[in-house]
Amino acid sequence: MPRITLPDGSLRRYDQAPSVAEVAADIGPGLARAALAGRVDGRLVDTDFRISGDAELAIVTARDAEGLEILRHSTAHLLAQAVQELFPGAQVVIGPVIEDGFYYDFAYERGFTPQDLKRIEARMKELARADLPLSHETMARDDAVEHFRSIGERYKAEIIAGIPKDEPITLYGQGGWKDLCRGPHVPSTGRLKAFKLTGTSGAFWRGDSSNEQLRRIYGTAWADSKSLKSYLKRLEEAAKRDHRRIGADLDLFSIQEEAGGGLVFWHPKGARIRRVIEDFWRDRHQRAGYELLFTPHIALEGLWQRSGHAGFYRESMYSPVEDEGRGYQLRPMNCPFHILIYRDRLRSHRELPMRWAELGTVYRREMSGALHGLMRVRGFTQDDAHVFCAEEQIEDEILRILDLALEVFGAFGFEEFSTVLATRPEKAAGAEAIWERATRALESALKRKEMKFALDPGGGAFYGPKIDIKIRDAIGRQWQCSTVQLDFNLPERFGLEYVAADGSRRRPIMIHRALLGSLERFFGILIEHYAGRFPFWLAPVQIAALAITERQEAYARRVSGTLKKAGFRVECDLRSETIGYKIRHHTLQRVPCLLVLGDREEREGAVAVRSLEAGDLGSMPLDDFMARVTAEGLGSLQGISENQLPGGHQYRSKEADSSQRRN
RNA sequence: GCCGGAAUAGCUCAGCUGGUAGAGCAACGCAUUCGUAAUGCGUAGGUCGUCAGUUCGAAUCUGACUUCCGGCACCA
Repeated sequence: MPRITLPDGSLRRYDQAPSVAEVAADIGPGLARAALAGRVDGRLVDTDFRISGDAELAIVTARDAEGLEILRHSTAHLLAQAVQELFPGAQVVIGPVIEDGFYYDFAYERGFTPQDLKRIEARMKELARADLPLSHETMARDDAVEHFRSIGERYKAEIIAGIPKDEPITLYGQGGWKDLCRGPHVPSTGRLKAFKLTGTSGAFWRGDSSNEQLRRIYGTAWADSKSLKSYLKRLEEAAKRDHRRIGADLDLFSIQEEAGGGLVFWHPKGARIRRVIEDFWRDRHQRAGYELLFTPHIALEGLWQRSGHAGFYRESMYSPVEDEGRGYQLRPMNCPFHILIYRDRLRSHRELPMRWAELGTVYRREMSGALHGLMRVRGFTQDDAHVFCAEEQIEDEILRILDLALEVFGAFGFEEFSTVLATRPEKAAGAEAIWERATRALESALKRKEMKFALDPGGGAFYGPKIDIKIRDAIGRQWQCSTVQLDFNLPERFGLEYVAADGSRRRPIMIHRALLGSLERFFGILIEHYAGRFPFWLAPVQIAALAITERQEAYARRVSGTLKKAGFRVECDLRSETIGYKIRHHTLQRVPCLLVLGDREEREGAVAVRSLEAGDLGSMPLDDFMARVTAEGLGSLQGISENQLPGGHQYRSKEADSSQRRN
């Protein structure tokens, strides 16, 4: 007499063990149709599972996250079935659920083409329409291995052979086709209504590039076609933010085939943004107690041998350039240079901590297939810094770095982070005790900052533990930017010392840290985060002055001249075009603030303001406009609100000063 | 680097099975002088990614290379 408790607390009694499907049908026909699986006492089961004793039961539908996963998993099976029907000889490998979809790997003599994909998808639709019931059976492990081996599925056989002996092996199948699977699955293929194959790829067996290449097919599956459509829409929207697209449209940067892949050309408008970022960055670093350095881009090979890079980092380094019998190495990192400055003379404990920062351009060999817009390049500028400190200073220094990181990210509109603390790996430099103490210092700093973090045990570099910070952008994607790494190794290799209070020589700890990561990559992230609609303080063109007719040419020049003198980045549009055309043009260029200048404005010494975000804001005297965009934050102008930086510092007006000095 | 795809004007793309290039937008010129997301007309712009090959003839077919795109692997 099983008593079944449902999630709402209600109780149902049965004379004999009912299946999940039967209970669902008892509750209602709608639920029966929607039931994909059951959760019995916390365990996911198929709908034909019989509940023999008292239990808690939840009917799993596509509205549950796990229901959606089951749906996707079953769709992956459907894909495998279709592929094996259409391409005899294709072996199945694995077909897991991933974010928003699934993939299935096959071993096949050739890759699948987009045309193949169409055929496969069509076959999948047929199989779904046929509403084939899914069945499952349990097999002894050795029998299962034998079964798959006998039908030529060598990868499956190998996978099963790797499953612990005592675990039962289940096979799921439909329409005469079978696959190894833990389950559960949807009751019949008719439940699979909204799916689409999205792409193909090569993939390596067991994820190792020295292994055989497999053929992967990606797909997505949803509870209904509406969700599928909205997912595809979401992809489209994300594609519109693509920094490569926007970078070209707004004339921000390019990659030149003639120069080689992975090398970034910053066009004037991109360079303006970079300059604002850099100026801001320098300013905040100086305030935070950093000294700013410049160091060379190449150095003798011997330096890289001493630092160890010539060994463990060789793969990523360009070959040295020979001159007068000596080899010069293009730098892939900045740290050895900062170390040389440290070691240039004897240091006292009174000088510590020393915080040295540099916007250091480095070059790394990246495999051609890895290059991607600004996100993965071969030459890039790190916002690098090295802090040399005593062991007991670590915690405070980490805290200061975290403070600075959050401040800087906040200014760019990033408020959400995910943080990982990575600890000692198997093979590590430095005594265990110091690792222990240093890791505790990192942890304590994170706690004092009240930053949530995940632990990655053994994930640290061999030379020290680290904290990685990922930022979350406007559409929820995460980007790895900051890394804060302790280093017990380089101070050792270079024999760094300082004179302690008691006169003894001691070894400093080194902290490597980058906040934005690389300027190129961060710029790419910024473009996508803002979809090219940069806040006022970053916009390459902040204000466009648009003359309605040629009569206002002199006035438009005067207005833009005044604004330029005040430090704004202004463009003056005197073309013989309609005002509608100019507005459209500068709107598409994402200029945050447009000034429409006609006879009326000229007569009154006024400007008609139109903001990118809020549209027409009406006319106001130029002086008022200037006061409102310069003084108490541009936020007093409705719709232009992102120009004031956190912390009450008005960065733009500082920039105005420096631009006046430049004049 | 690996798998698959792509490369035609600054951009987006057309160009059927081989007969030596076309549109829209952008640019430039002229006309127009206009009030909040596209005024009209005209001009110019291409060794069809590069190099070989097949062919009487190649943007079109073949191969190699380069670059880019989607992934894998790498990176963090």
